[in-house]
Amino acid sequence: MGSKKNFKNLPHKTIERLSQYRRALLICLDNNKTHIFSHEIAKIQHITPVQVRRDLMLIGYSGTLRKGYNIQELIDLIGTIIDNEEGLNTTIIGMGNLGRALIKYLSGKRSKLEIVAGFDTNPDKIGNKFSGIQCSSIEHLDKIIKEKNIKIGIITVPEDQTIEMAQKLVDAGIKGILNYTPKPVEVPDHVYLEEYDMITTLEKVAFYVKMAEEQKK
Amino acid sequence: MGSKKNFKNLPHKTIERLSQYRRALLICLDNNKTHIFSHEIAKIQHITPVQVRRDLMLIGYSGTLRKGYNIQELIDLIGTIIDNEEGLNTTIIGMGNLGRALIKYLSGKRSKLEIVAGFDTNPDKIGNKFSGIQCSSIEHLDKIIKEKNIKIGIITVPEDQTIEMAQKLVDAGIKGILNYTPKPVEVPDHVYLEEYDMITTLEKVAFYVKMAEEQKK
DNA sequence: TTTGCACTGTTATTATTTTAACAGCATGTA
DNA sequence: TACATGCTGTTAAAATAATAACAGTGCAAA
Ligand SMILES: NC(=O)c1ccc[n+]([C@@H]2O[C@H](COP(=O)([O-])OP(=O)(O)OC[C@H]3O[C@@H](n4cnc5c(N)ncnc54)[C@H](O)[C@@H]3O)[C@@H](O)[C@H]2O)c1
Ligand SMILES: NC(=O)c1ccc[n+]([C@@H]2O[C@H](COP(=O)([O-])OP(=O)(O)OC[C@H]3O[C@@H](n4cnc5c(N)ncnc54)[C@H](O)[C@@H]3O)[C@@H](O)[C@H]2O)c1
Repeated sequence: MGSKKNFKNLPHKTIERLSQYRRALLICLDNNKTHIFSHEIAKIQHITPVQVRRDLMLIGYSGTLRKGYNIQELIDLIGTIIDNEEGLNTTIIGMGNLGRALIKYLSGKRSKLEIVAGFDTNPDKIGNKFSGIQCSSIEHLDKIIKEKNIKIGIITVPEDQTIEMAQKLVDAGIKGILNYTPKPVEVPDHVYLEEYDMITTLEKVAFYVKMAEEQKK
Repeated sequence: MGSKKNFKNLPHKTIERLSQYRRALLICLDNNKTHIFSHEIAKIQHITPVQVRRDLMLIGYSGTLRKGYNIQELIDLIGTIIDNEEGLNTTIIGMGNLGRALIKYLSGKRSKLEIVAGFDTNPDKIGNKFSGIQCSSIEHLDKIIKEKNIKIGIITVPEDQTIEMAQKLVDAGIKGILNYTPKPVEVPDHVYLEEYDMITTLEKVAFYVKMAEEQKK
């Protein structure tokens, strides 16, 4: 029962929102704001002020009455919760359109998550740099992952290569995988997996658009 | 109280899973399977067989005992629920790395969602085709959206252009927006909005990797 | 100094989503 | 025929998440 909360029990949804809050806060900080109200954060994220306050309560942060939350303090606190102290090195497998878009997007963000390597099989890409990240041959994956202490792998290879590459990552001792291909993978329990397929999101939008149209009739 | 269920009340999560089931089923169909068990679908999607059966119950589909679900029938039924009969035309705003990756990925999928136009401001891109999709000047956005009856817009422009482009889409009468930039937008109630930021997902992976590591200590 | 206001922080309630429990049934087997 | 097996479909319970309700508080205006 030390002073440190057991953040392990934070709701999954709260974890996601903390990440989002931080990004919104970083933007506000850039605009020379020092404090922010719960309803301001809420508006940016399309949620309710109560939900914001509740999330902040869960992480044990208190704002100042009539002044709101200290942006810098809150950013720092969220950092101590969701970031790894030493940072977590990350790699991208498959430097195609999507892989390069992600690298470009992620590099330069103020995040403890650093992309430290990229891999591909195409000889034209191997040896080149993309947004400052060296692209290596997939043959050296195991070696480089261990050398650079890489913990997270993002998969953006062609669909039919997915399973094989996921296995390679697992064998190299990776701890988390983010799979952007439409091919679902299986990983052992000790590896945390997230999969994202854009079609799901798009079809969801389509469904609710359809519903709204039918409603009008 | 007609025969048609009010699918409007389906849980959001079920909608997402239906889309995922269908994609898994389409793959199975390609492999010449005709039937599938709930536990097989479940394994592919990393969920429980009960959840699959419950979802299918909600949409009123029955399988055959000891034989499972008829894949083609189920695909068709899911289609009648989440697809718009006439299809929903879709456009991508910003034909950069990410926009092109999405176009390439989406074109050719068996989906009622067809990308029918792309827009950009860069003269080098305007007039060209990417994965078969014509890229037009953003100046013609309003005209083309109306002409082609486009209902859904995907935003992949640079962050600082996001708000403006979302507004343009709304003004042109779009019904759903999928925003892939990290800049949150606001839209009127009659427009359905989804936002996705990869950093959230990545930071979530990082958090649970961190938790797993701390657990071991 | 009193009152109203505009916030925060917490607990209570409700809604949503997942999981569990189990009844029912077609098929295979003895 | 009886009975075990391995599925489905449904209802009940539990877990998770969102919303509502409201007490508390410092400031500002009267
Ligand atoms: N989740 C989404 O929203 C989404 C969106 C678009 C694309 N995708 C998927 O992402 C993947 C990549 O899409 P893309 O448009 O970048 O494709 P792409 O063809 O442009 O890129 C694939 C890259 O992977 C490389 N590659 C091939 N085999 C490899 C291997 N075994 N190891 C390492 N690298 C290898 C190729 O040389 C190429 O550079 C595809 O599976 C696609 O379906 C997903
Ligand atoms: N959600 C995610 O996971 C994710 C991942 C990567 C990138 N992104 C974001 O997606 C966006 C695009 O990324 P990218 O790597 O493709 O960038 P990019 O620079 O390669 O592409 C942007 C494109 O938009 C065009 N453009 C600029 N202004 C425009 C306007 N007003 N109207 C129409 N087109 C315009 C540019 O000419 C360019 O072709 C960025 O905002 C980036 O931050 C999001």
